[in-house]
Amino acid sequence: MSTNATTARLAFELVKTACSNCNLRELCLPIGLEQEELKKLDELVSTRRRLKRGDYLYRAGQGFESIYAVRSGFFKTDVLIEDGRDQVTGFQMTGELLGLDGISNEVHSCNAIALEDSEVCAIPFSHLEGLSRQIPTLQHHFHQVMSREIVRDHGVMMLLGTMRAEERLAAFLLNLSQRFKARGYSPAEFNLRMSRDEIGSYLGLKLETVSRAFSRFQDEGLLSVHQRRIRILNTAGLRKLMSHQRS
Amino acid sequence: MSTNATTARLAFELVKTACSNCNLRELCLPIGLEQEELKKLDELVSTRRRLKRGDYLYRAGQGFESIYAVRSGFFKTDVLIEDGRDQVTGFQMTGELLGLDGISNEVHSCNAIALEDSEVCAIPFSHLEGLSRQIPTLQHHFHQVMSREIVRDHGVMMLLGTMRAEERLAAFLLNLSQRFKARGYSPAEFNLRMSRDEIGSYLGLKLETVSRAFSRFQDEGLLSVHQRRIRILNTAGLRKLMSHQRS
DNA sequence: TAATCGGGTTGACGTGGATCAAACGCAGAG
DNA sequence: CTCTGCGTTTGATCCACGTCAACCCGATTA
Repeated sequence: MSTNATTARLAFELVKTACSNCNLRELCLPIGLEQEELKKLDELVSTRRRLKRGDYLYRAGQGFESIYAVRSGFFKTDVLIEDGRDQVTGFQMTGELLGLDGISNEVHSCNAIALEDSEVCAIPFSHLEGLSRQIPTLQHHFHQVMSREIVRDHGVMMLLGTMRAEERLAAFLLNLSQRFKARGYSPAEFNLRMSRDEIGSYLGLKLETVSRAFSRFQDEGLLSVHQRRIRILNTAGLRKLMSHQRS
Repeated sequence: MSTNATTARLAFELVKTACSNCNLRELCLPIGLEQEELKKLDELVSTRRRLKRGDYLYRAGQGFESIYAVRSGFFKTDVLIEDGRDQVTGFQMTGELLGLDGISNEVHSCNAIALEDSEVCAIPFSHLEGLSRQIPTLQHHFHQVMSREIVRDHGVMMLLGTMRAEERLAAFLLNLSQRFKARGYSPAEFNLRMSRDEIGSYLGLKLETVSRAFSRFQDEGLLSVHQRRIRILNTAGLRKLMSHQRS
């Protein structure tokens, strides 16, 4: 292989890796950055990592060094406690960040697992801090991302604390739908990347309860469900069901 | 009043307000800052606010400008949804920060309410961002605080998703105990600032269930309970109960 | 084509906590 | 001192969801 060809390939890889060329730049960390600033960000997002379905991106207890932006694919995060209980704390899709929990102790506090073949950009955290000292827009945006995670968690706490099974599932599906929509996919038809068991774990329900709720939704004409393929037939109905007050 | 006396009083007030003199500086934002850096932080924590029991520090929907450090007292945060449901998302005590949820949208997403007469330091957020661009230690510490909030929320999600009533209450009491201890108070004896109803809301339980769990703990000799006065008699017992696996 | 396997569905039954209701007890007002 | 009111306790009943178990279905392998 000629030196030229090698150079060209390297350049190609580099371009492929650059935030400034990433079609996720409106979803991901680079939101609102100037061309100039984007260039700087490119330098720090040097590493890409490819994962196969089932691979761990990181594990609870591992040292924390980087946060990760999902470039493609789908992840779940979960926490385990000694006695064997575990809970899925979130599902992450394209453009979302993983690993924010690790900042507090320099140690990851949950597992991150690919639910399908995926690719992430690793962002060394100390570099990110350095860069965000130079680029206020980046700094502020990063703070917003962390804050949004906190707000999201409060929503899940609300869901777990006050909603009943069908309300939880409706909320979950509407949330997924809206996130697919934001990424240019159909908000009405998509397939789930996670099992009934994983949905149940996230929603604080048993897999049988999740399954029954799906069946009920289908009977009522709100959804069509075939295994993991979901079509939402009546968004308004789901929304109404979700906010159906009790007592 | 002589000018001298006035000056002296102002100086006194100023000293009282300064982070560099605050006896919470090892609990609060200033952790790990140099003397020099502390001085700078002092300038931005200019405003103190005093609240009476029941007062709102901020309300959901209000514009976000500052985060707040609890100087003394006790707070709860809660979220409401249209249909009337609400949930307590956290209890904050001395040295803890309030308002992080507001960063994401420039709007507070929950209410913060004083559960007893309290005092907070208001920290204008844009100033904090500015200062943390100059002081890496402050920047990193702030990131850790936000991350810790995310980890805490995951713990609550775990609690709400997988634990049963008595386990939840045990976890709650142990957590309070440990936080009192970290502040130099007795970990074994304290009084609750919140009602059974508020505890229930936080733990995803009804107040009757909380009350029954208290009674049961008392019957089993784990606690003594008199209204809101709690004495923990058997920490190990509580801990064991908390991690008692089911299924 | 049958055999196997893992995820999903469905049914029957049990139970933890919600709901409803009554009574208690402390604190503040008259 | 009694009256009033709110937070709390306690009991009786109910029901949503968990549990247990059988079966189904599509994919994979023999």
